[in-house]
Amino acid sequence: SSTKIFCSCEKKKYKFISGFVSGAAVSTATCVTLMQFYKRNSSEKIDSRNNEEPQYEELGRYGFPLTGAELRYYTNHTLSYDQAKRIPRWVAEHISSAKLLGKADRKHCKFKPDPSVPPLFTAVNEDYLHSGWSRGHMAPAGDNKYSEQSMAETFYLSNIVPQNIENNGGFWNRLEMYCRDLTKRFDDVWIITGPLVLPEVGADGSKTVSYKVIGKDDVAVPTHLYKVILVQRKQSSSEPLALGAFVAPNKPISFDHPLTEYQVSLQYLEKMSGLTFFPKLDKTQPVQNLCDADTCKLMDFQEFTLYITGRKVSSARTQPKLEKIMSELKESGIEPDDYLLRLYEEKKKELSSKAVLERKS
DNA sequence: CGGGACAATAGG
DNA sequence: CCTATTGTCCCG
Repeated sequence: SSTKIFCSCEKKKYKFISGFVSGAAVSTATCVTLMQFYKRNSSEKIDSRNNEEPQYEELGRYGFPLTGAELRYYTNHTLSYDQAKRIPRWVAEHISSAKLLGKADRKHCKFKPDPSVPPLFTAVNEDYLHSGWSRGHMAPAGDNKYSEQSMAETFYLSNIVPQNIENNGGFWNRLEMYCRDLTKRFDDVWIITGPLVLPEVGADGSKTVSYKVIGKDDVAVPTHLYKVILVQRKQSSSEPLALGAFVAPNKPISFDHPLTEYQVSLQYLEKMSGLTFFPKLDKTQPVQNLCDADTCKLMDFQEFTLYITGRKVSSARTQPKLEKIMSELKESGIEPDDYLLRLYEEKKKELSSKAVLERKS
């Protein structure tokens, strides 16, 4: 019922972690406007009658159409499903530093139809196989290292959308890593992720919404993906919350595109998605732009390559494979840092002792 | 013989 | 970390 607009455009000085450099000169003068509309749809039922009128019970005698869009709760994420598109509308999660440490391994997980989604409306693995599109997590597996159970649930296809594989393992992957990195500086991080189909303008200026569908179930391929990130420094802190909304195209995005290039106002995203994010957030309190309160800087090519190489070193099965991984790193002109060298030495020791055992048998 | 389950391999 | 593809074994 309020149309007041709250901004937090004041430029405050914040200490930046050393190593993060000035390249992230954010020029976004965007204010995070949380509400600029007449009324919120806070309830599933809305009675638009202005005065008392008799009930027309026969109208609803056989029930009204169901959407299947109700909340679906899982161990560490919650989502609303789109039965027509066979993909989620949005997926919400909360992460903290504690949830990111653990031994849960995606090697023990399998993509599968969500057993709670009616077969008529679910996607299946065959829809994605050989489709040219990868199965992209909305709530990432990597956010669930603390729990085999919660990680397994993120592999339900209710949490998956057809995603360009290069985007999935590249830009979007780095965005997810940035979200996890936020838990080092903020106690609580809430993330809403989902697909979007945005209109495109034709040569004559007219606009069209269209999207591909894949598989026998016609699973919708989103043109874009969005992420809304809300962070809180400490439970008991007077510091304002910080929020960032991002929309990126579902296609390869190279390293020379900074995250800030894809930042949008929350209002724009709400308009295009039809969703109202964080409806219980106190509108009388100011909210900072995440990219002012934090870096909004993704890993660059070198940082990313070193990280990926580290993961490959840790999972190497044989000595020749281990050497191949390291030589290919050198080939790309990147020098291993101390951390990677430590992983390499560790793995080398492990594999040589393993080789001795195999020689004995 | 073909599909399912699982391990191993490959690539950014 | 994010995935896909290929090979192998088993079974109805």
